[in-house]
Amino acid sequence: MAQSLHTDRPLGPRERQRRETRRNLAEHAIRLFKAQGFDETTVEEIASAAGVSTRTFFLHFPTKAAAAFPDHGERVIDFVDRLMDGAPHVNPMFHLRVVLRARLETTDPSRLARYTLLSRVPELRDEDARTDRDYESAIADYLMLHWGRAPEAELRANAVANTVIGVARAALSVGGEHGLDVRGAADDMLQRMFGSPFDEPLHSL
Amino acid sequence: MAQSLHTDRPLGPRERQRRETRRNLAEHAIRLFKAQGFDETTVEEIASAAGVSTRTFFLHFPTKAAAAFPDHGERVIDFVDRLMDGAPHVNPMFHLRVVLRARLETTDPSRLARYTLLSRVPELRDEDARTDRDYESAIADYLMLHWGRAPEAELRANAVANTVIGVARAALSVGGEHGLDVRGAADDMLQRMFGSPFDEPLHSL
DNA sequence: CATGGTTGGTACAGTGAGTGCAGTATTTAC
DNA sequence: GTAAATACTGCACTCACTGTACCAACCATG
Repeated sequence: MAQSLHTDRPLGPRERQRRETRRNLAEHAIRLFKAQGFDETTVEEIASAAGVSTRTFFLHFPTKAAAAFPDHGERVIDFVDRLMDGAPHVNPMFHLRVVLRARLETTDPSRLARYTLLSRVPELRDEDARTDRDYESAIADYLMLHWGRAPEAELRANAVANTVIGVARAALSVGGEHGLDVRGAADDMLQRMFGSPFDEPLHSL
Repeated sequence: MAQSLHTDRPLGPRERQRRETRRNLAEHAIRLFKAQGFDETTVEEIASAAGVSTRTFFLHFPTKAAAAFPDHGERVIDFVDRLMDGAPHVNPMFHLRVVLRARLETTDPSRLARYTLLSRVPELRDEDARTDRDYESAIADYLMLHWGRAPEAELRANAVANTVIGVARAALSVGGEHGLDVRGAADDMLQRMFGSPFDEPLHSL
């Protein structure tokens, strides 16, 4: 259901090699960031560890920091797909909560561990904040599909989007650090905030 | 009341000159960013327009982008002062809303115009997001003064802090763009979200 | 008012991220 | 089988930012 917008191509040996190079670069980048720190790692180190040239690194990632979140692009696409999958027939706030809950459920422990680690490195926090903005604008766009694009609706959509991502970020960083139930914590917070005026309670969950 | 923590020193000619240089750098930086764009402006341009060396620029600002928000530091300090001014005798969510409301009220039109302009430039959006994080952690710290530092409290404090700043950001960017009532919009959103479970309604406002 | 430490600014050399461009080799398409 | 597309390379370049040594004006103390 989520892949509806994307046809899976045959994937020849060229594309496979390209993805392998990219995966390799990200893997060595994250390993080196963890081992010796972000600032102490040069792009040249990463590239030569992955067996490619420095120039090639920038064919795969726009910045050094982007290599720490190699699957961000596809994750956003997946998120948007899931969001749009329910439009425009359901209560948007309800659907948003369902999709967010599903996303937080599929956040596996290794990803969560990497998240809490990376959120301590200032440069990577910046990169992470940048990725969050992609989610925010996706959510705002989705809500405006239902609410329209009048200034008041746009403001409300953006405020809700920022709120949802803000709560998710808090749940991931604090909850992940202390081993709390990330999904439950985020959902509980959102239910308190949006429970009455924005949608009906989530009895089905 | 807000200056309680900071003694105003005599301010000799040396300090005055230093502030003048800093003000001058920021002024030319913002002017050049507006006129020709952020990426198209080099630090050397800014420095020589202000009549100082490139190295001096970095004695006043840590990055090129920071020159676009020259008073961020003192504004955060002022915000924290006002927050702590009410601790720990009042309902923290109530006090937070009062302080935030006061801050949004003192956001004059020229600042608002600059904000909406700068939020369109990706590099400056990043810098702005970085400054927002200072507010977020200030708010979270304040709330934890009242709620304690247990993981659940920490999570809730961070979630609320991210939410408050997220709503303020939406109100400033969308509201500022369309000439809406920024303060009223933000306050209305926050009242909807935090009205019942977090504090009592703000009858006094 | 002398003098010595402090400090705002400068000059210079260097590191490293990121880009443009020209070229090579392999792969894919017709 | 040939030609266009493309993953990658090498090189030269710009520019943000830093470390260091230095100068000159200030300020505090006697």
